[in-house]
Amino acid sequence: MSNEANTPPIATIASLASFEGQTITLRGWLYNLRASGKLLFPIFRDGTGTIQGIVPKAAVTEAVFETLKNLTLESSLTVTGKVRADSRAPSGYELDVENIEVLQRVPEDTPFPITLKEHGVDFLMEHRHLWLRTPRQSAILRVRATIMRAAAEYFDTNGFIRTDPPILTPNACEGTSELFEMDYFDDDKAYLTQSGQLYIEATALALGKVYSFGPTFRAEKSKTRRHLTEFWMVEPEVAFLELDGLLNLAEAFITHIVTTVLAHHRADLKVIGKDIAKLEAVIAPEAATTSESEIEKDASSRPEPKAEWRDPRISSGAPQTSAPVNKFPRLSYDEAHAMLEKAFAEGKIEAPHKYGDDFGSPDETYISSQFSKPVMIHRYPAAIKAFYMQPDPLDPTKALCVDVLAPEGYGEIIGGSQRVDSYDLLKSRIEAHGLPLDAFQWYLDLRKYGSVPHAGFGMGIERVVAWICGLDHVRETIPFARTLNRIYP
RNA sequence: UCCUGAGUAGCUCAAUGGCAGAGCAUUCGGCUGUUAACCGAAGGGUUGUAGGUUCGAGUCCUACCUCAGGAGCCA
Repeated sequence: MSNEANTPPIATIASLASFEGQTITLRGWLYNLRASGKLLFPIFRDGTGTIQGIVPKAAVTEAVFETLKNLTLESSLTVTGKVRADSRAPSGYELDVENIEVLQRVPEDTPFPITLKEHGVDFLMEHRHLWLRTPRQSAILRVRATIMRAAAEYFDTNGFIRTDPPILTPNACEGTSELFEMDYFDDDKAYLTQSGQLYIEATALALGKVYSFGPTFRAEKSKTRRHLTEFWMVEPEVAFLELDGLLNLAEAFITHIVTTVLAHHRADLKVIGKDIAKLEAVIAPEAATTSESEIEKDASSRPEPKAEWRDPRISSGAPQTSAPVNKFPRLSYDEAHAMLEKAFAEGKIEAPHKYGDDFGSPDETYISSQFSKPVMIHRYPAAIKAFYMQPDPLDPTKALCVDVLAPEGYGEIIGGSQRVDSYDLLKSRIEAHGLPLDAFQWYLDLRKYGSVPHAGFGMGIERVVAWICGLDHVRETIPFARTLNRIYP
């Protein structure tokens, strides 16, 4: 190590443009190495990007040349060199290497397992701790971080208070899904939360507008590209909010996230291979398809929500950004069913949709494929929805709920509803679903002490990352995915 | 839980029931502008496991194991 006063400054690869013509030191790893006789082309990475170095044998000491020539991939090192603009380089810059110091050399008999060639899913997941170092995986995690930051930022700047619910819970929140069970001291069982919704209904009635953001667990044996057993969910809950306001909130929220990603990650999205035009279409202010006009007509025929229950900041569109109002298509369950009937008659989907049933995966894929923006489907039959959803006063067989389907067949990214606010109705619903009343007494209390209309939704982060990045599986959207058949590494 | 498919070198994959192969990775040699560099050479195998059919099984049959895709359920 040099302790001279003229030690070159330490730079990151992402910031090299501001060091053009200067000698700097990078700290990182050897990503790849090409050699052409007495000329070496090492590629370095440091977590912020990659840069190709160039090492003519005559330009460095014999020791530096030989060390680098025989260096193994992913060995850690510091490298000193001069930054030079070069039109042949993908990033526009190259590094004229002057010196190199190896921190740890990867032994050649145990080479870095992830090569630049193709690998199978099983092998990559088994080496997830090393797979993360590849440019594509790093780019995905950067986009994920921005999506999570934008989500929190939207709520933080719009008057929401973050109130995180417990992860250990005494019982099933909804009484349906399979839960991970564990011993809780002597006699009790505890379960990993599958949703914080019931708890943030309590904090919403305390604080007005709240959200939670944390991990969620489902022990269901789902084995598809859309499922993890451990995933992250962000959930807003708002007092005095009705269904239509909830749709506006979801619309502005998603618009803010996509806008933020597009503002910061065009280079990463390019590395990942996402068609950026499809994201730009999501936030485009103009109507995207002809189908939307039919939907608008239907939406306008519905009565306006009571003015005093509308939150002006939410109803005004996207308050955090100055972007024009963005409209996502809105379909009632009945309209979506009609769309599927037509599609089946025209041979566009294989199985007919039975009225009254929930939409299956192929149904959702077809519906979302008809639009370039997320589709909001509202007012499902109450019978197939959770006990806590408020019935539609215009048709009590329907629930005031919404599912938001991501474009391009990525499926449901948001599920939400207006909550039952009547004590008696909620109590009878709990009983009708065969749920233990005593476990829900605290939840019933919320309808006993100053009940108000309130609504909220949950958004699965990993599905949003998969959609925004254009990935074919959610296992790449989280550093260490937990799936049915894998809990290593 | 159900349906379908796949397990062969470290990795990705070939091999009509008849000698176990290639590319990449590793090692050695060559090359002064390479972009998953290229060229030459070497090492590297209990074909997922257990049984069965056959003169002969990576290949056919049975069971099991592992993984993947889908359904259901969900975000």
